[in-house]
Amino acid sequence: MKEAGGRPNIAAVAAAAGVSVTTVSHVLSGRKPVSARTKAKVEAVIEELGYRPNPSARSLRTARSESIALIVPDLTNPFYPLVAAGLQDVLMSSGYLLSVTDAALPSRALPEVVRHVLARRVDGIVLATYGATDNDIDKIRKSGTKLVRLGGRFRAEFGDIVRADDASGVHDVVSHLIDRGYQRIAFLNGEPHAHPSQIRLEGYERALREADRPILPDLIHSGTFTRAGGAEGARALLSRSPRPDALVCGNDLIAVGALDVTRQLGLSVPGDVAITGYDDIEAASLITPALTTVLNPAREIGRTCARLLLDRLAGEYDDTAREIVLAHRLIVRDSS
Amino acid sequence: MKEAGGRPNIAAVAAAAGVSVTTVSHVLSGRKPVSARTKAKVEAVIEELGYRPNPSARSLRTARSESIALIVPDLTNPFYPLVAAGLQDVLMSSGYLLSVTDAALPSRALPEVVRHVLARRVDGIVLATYGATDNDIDKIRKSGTKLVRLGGRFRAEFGDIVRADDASGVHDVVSHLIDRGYQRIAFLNGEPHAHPSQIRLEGYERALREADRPILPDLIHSGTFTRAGGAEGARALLSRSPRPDALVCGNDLIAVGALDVTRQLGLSVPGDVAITGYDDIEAASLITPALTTVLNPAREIGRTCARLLLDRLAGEYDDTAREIVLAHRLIVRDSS
DNA sequence: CTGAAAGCGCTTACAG
DNA sequence: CTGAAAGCGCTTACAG
Repeated sequence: MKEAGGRPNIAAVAAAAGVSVTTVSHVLSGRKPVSARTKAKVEAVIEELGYRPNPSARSLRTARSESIALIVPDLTNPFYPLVAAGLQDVLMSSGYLLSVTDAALPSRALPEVVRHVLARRVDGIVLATYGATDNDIDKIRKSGTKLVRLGGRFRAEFGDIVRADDASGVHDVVSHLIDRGYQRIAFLNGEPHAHPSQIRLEGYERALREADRPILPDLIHSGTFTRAGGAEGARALLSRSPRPDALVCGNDLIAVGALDVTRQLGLSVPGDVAITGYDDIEAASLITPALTTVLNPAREIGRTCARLLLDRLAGEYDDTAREIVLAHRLIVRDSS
Repeated sequence: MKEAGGRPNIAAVAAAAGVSVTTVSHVLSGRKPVSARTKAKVEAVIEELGYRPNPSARSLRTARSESIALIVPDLTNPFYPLVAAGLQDVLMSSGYLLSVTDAALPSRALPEVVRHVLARRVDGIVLATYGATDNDIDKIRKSGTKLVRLGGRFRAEFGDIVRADDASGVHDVVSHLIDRGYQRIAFLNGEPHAHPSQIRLEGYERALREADRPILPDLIHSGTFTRAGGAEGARALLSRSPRPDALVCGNDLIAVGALDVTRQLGLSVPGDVAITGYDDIEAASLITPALTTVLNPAREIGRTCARLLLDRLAGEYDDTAREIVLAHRLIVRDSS
């Protein structure tokens, strides 16, 4: 009735309490009436034996794993650990386990990561990677696993989305630069086909249009959402002539790379050229000059994702897809 | 034989292939001889049906969950996401799932987190938090869960350890400051009872002793391993008179907080006071002045932890505890 | 090389 | 309010 010298199982508890395993299970779940006396007795035995239900057995029966997977493009980007922390904030108290997978490493293609995670039969997935294709999303949806995405195109068949209003965020940065009198405002973006890139580009173009400024393809550069990508792009843009007097960067990492280049080139920021970021990672306030950027509420995004997932898992919401847009905030510092 | 409209189980595969479930299982595990012809047939059916073994059923039978938990004190400290990425580097290819839990939040006490993780019956735990008590460690060890710690006192009963040589790291920083002619070198530490604090303090004291310098309790301050802790400690230390001319900080976050304070106080770094960090997080090279620090090989630490765990889980190593010390490297930048 | 059968530890109709 | 029994989907001696 008890694993040899190991952990007690539900039968051991039942035996010690003089009841059936059914009754112990009812006490555990609280879903069926149990007399106060029996309940107390069972709980005492559970405490005494240090009994914990075996999660595999439970999962096998209920077809629920009580775990959620977060898939991120790059753990090295501090935005994503914050999202993870936000998920934990709400997940932990519900007993869910959070697994985190970095899909960025060479040889770790997203479809493979998705397969890996689905094979583990997690109950829900938070897909935080802009590299996801319709195919990846389709595979998750067809498996029946609940899905929340961090951004991406909103479509009923693709499930819930939580995102910040990136287009407006970039719009606000560009308007701010226009207000300050910058004339040749360039845009240094991340992966060109990634959805956040496209949406941030929209914000850039909208702000220029509103100010009756021309949109010059020559002043738009796409690369990757990394420091290296920023450096490379900044070198390209700053060699245009006439030189841009402001670089609006797709995220803070890109801006950091751009700052590296201005330093190498001996350009003063914001004197010769203004530089702005996006996300407001901690480094944004640490570097010199401190970076003008847009606060992307990573932790709150994580919390919201968890809530949406739990809603659906608990069956409290089972309707059409929802898109939740969280407010951004322009943060003006010294680089503009 | 098949879940209604759902995923195929091993019986469905067996039926479609015209063999027994035992044989399918043997093909899956590769641990028993199966004829080439049968094997090919079974594999074809698996492919066709898109069969994936149910991990809960497998775990229930084998008493193995194929998952590893990482417990960190603060996901916001970029050191830990890097450790997580290193773990993934080696874990993913072995089919293990990595869960990450932040034990730092208010109301998320470590004993509770440990209980939560043990209740999930993970196969191994990487305990990356300096807040662990002997009691926490004991509980993990007694549960039979494999454990690797990131630092801490090395004791046979407490299992494997992977760490950088922190004492030597701080020693090297202090020696470097002495070489540069700094006279009143203060130490701004993290949580006083945490093991990394103690060991880093040792390095500080050893370097002073070697240089025949006095160790002045007045110049040693303990707080927390955070930016806020650094600010508070720097305010205290910089108000001593005579004022210290160098602040050796227990980690980079503390150093960042100290830099905040020097800026407020109008002190020049390294002119009035040198400041050094520990870890070499990305921000260390971004801030101004760029931080002199010690490279703590986080990602490699993560990889090494994973290897030790897998060794033990595979039964390839089942002997006394091992302590693996990875080399650090002094990185001199502009703050000293 | 192949298969019948037991059993891992739960939950959940179902019966009383 | 309580319990006997089936069954979730695997793996693993054991027998042949």
